[in-house]
Amino acid sequence: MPELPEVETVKRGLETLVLGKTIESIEILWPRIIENDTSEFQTILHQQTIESISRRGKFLIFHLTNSDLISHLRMEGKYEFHAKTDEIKKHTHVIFQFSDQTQLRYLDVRKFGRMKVVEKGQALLQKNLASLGPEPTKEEFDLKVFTQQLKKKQKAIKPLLLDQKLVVGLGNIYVDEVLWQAKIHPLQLANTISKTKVIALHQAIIDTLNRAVQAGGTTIRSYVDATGHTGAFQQQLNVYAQTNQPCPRCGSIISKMKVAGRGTHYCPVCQKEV
DNA sequence: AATACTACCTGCGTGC
DNA sequence: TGCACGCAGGTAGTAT
Repeated sequence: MPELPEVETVKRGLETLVLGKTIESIEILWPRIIENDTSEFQTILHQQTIESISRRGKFLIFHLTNSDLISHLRMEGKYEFHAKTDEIKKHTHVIFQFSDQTQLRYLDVRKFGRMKVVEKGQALLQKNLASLGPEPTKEEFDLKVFTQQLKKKQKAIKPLLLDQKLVVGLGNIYVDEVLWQAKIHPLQLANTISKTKVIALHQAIIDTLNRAVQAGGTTIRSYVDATGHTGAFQQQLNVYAQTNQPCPRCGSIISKMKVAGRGTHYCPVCQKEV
């Protein structure tokens, strides 16, 4: 479920709940979630304290006493904070027992999420994190570099923005939103987008993700943050999940098509393929 | 090298 | 009521 704004919101919630907590033990109910050997994962993390939490793209990183714990929620992962005595809900796969009788639990209906413990300070060097593009901020996300990279790509813009190499953080909701904002058709080849629209797209990416973080993310079906709160950005969506609704800009009916295997919402009038 | 397809999972809504 | 099928905030591994 989560894209950058949701992961950032989860991170902020976790900071209010688990900073300073020491891991006493770990229960692993679905081992495939853990990329390490499970007993190694349990042994390494035993007695480590959560010192800080960061985010890179859609990855969460728990910085512990002697290790980094990388966590990706993929489609449906979520964290819940519980008392030890609380009932274990369905789809609970990993339970971190802290020294103070509280627990951090990882739940994931589709079991796509992954966790991996690595040496302290090494999280960003793992190959999946090392290959990520810049964060979508005006400081990190450079328009000139972005423009140059788009020029080299004979590929539809939507799947290009989804692959986290040119910029991180966009998923299926926000990619549809930023393409609508910049008036670009999802199938437009990257190397054919006009200079004006590249500038608009760059700005839309920074702006949309920022506003979505402010709103605490988007809840369409199941997303809640670590404190159990839904997001509010669904109220600001212009095209995603707006099939057959009027385009907020021109009043035309929003269409839905399939692009690179993903449901894709767009305005057939504002977003012409050129 | 770059692009496209598939696997990984469960649950829900739709149509027969 | 039951069952098949398509669909769902993502990525990584494999094939072309």
